[in-house]
Amino acid sequence: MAPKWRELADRLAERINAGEYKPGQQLPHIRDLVEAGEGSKSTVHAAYKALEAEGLVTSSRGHGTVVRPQTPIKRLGIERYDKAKWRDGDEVAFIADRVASGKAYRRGEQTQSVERVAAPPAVAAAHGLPEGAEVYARARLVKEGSQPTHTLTSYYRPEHVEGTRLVDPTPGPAGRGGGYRVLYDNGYEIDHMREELFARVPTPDEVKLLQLPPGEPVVELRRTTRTADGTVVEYAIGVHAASRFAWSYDFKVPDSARDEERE
Amino acid sequence: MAPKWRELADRLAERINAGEYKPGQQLPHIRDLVEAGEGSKSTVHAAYKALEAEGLVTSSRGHGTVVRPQTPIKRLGIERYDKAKWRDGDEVAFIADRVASGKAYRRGEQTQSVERVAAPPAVAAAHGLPEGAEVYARARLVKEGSQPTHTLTSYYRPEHVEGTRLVDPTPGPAGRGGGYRVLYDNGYEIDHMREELFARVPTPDEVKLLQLPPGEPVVELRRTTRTADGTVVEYAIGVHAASRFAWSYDFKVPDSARDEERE
DNA sequence: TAGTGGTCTAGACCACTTC
DNA sequence: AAGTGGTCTAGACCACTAA
Repeated sequence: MAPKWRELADRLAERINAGEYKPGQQLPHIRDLVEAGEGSKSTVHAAYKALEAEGLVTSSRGHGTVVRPQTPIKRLGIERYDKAKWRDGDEVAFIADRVASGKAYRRGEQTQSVERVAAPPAVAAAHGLPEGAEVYARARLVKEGSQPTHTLTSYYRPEHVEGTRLVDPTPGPAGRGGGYRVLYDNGYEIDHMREELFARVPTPDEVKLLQLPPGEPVVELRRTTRTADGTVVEYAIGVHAASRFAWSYDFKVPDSARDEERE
Repeated sequence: MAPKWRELADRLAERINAGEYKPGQQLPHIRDLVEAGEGSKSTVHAAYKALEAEGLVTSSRGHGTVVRPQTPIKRLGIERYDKAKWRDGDEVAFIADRVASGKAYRRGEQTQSVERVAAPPAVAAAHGLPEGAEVYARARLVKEGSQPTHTLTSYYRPEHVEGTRLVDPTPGPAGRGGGYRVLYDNGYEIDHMREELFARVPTPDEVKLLQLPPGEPVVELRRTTRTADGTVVEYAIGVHAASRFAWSYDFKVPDSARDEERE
């Protein structure tokens, strides 16, 4: 038999999914459910904690427990990297990560820091550097309004960015066109990319930094960006609040028996 | 100040990450920590539950609490759809989902059921059908050994698959070459695809079906497969245990100012 | 049978918000 | 001050595993 708290949680979840409790609406107070014979305070609390971990509700002291309203999902396709946007346009930076939402950039929606660090193993491997070699790490925390949505840390080889705006630790965007424009102006035009993604539970640090509600997973994205000759000019690691994003990729079905060498 | 159970959990997490407790190794028993003055049984239990939700440990009655060994990750790239594999080869089915692991197919590693159902909204939209139209749903539960790794449900338009092996509800794979081979033999050669992915917390049903450890997220993948003329021949929804997979996509940086029409 | 983690209670007290 | 959820305790008892 399922535990008492699990049964209570399932009953409440059912009523939430049935629309009986609407997003933003209050659920019964813990003490009321105790009085209604659903169990002791700890038992009811356990049920609410489970619902919270399942992403259905949010509890807060003083306020109560409300049904979690679902945030609109931002769909990320490769068109966000369109050269026209950062090469020819006048758009401010972070286009790649923000243009999909159709929202304009606002000051304060991103913090940035640039540091020279010893390359972590994955970074060194991507750039073809010995472990511990020095690279520039440009870390951003991107927000939507006051709510953080993801972090993004780009790693560059010093010889690719030394002396550019990218390593000038001025707060704010990297300027017109963003990071790829800076690389372009410096003689490195990006040409092809690889994105690798996987989901996992956030670390406690990430929970704090991204202000994640309990139970929300993160998606980690690792992006390798190369020039036409195959040189890696950027390796970036992003950590995204899972409930805010979806990724989309279009491709042709490969045919190794007939394809010519890919360019 | 952080709660007592959080502090205990953080201390233990630190020791796990430092390698002081190795994967598979037992953590101190709850009662021992109670005796050591870490708090009451409930408090220590709360700490262990947090560690479990964070994916660090696994607790089980009678056994104890051990550091969770990390399962090897299967990397999924688009080469798993290579036409040569299912068109020319002799490989058994499910290649697309299994070949990446380098492991051979074994009987009993997949269950299958085929049903004629009313199309759910997303399915109807993908196939360009009115909502509630009938489609074939071919549902698989894929396992690695005895452990389920993901579900995959493909939806087909009846006129594309009627009379083929695909809708023959024989248990086991769809036969030599799998589903795409059947469509190919029936005159529908797949040509291009779209994959959309996002992560979320599993439903209680999915936890049971996939035997997910507490706190493990899932990645939902929605795949639209088209023939060269753009006809959708398959729309599939997969639910993957997050800790077992990573997805990888290679693409050229788009350039809307210069690209010709894409083929 | 002994030992493990899991559930549950009753009640005290804490942290935070609103009035 | 009153009301919310969150923490913590001490102890009883349950479910499961191993010897």
